[in-house]
Amino acid sequence: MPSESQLGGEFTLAIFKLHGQLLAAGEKLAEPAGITVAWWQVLGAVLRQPLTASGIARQMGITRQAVQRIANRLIAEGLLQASPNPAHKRSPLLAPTTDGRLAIERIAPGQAAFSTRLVESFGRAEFEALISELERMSITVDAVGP
Amino acid sequence: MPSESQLGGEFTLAIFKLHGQLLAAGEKLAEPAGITVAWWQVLGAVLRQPLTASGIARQMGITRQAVQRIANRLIAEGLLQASPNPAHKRSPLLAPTTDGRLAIERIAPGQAAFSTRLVESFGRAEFEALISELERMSITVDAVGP
DNA sequence: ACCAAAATGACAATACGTTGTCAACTGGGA
DNA sequence: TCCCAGTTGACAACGTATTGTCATTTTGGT
Repeated sequence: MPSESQLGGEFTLAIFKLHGQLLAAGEKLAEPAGITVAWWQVLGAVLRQPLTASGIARQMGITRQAVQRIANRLIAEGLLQASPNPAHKRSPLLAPTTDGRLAIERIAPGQAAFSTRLVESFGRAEFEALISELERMSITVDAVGP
Repeated sequence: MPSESQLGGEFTLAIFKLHGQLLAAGEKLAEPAGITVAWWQVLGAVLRQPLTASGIARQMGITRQAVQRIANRLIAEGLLQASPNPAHKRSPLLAPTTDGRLAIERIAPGQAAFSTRLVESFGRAEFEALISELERMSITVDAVGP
């Protein structure tokens, strides 16, 4: 019978490994569109409605500085545009440009195809159950975490 | 009914979130010992037997350059020592120093306690099942990945 | 209305990972 | 024996994320 400590280690290892695999898969999907996974995530966050840099950061769960650097770069590349924000003079609302939307649209089919292969290979019911368990685990980690 | 594309996105999000949570938890555990999670991983890899930097990298699944940079730092900090490698003149065997082992030992109790809380809160049987499913998912991603 | 606290963008330093390149070393086949 | 391919460490450039600090802007309580 494995110790709790061992189980914790195995779980962490499994999550780290999957994180690496999904990141690598994302890079392969995003690269043909000339963007990175991080750019993809930032553009994806403002597809439905404009957000400020800080707002994107909150939604993504990373620091606002990290988002800000990528947003600045995306604006320089012409994939993101800043519009004046009535609610905050220093914090413009960010939205994708036409080029930005095109980049995301170029990725979408590959992402959908990959997801479909993944769900069908793993089993749809099991896939949905796994997501549920991961979300429950996330809550548990927050609850007991050091 | 969610589309496969949505499910893929939810799954990726769940993994990324847990990765971030576990990384943060690891940092909290390792910090009192004066080391980082990356240092912990490298030291942990040579606890049982000395390895070369490239060997550690293979075991950890990251590039040898990343390990090399951390190993050089650990040697400078006196936590890791290099012994001549009969099998390769340029690639010394790396092993923890006494200080290195002490650092790991200072982390172990906290890690064990955190793991125990996690396993007991989540449910031991469900925890073990989740690890199994994650490993199966890892294999599936490798199989269908882009 | 005013003032302190919170939010925000800019900037710097740092950690960690990647790819690419180069020279030195190792090992195996002609 | 010799040479070539693979391994390895060093170094550089880059992408991403963090923390910390600063000045500016917004907001909420008195």
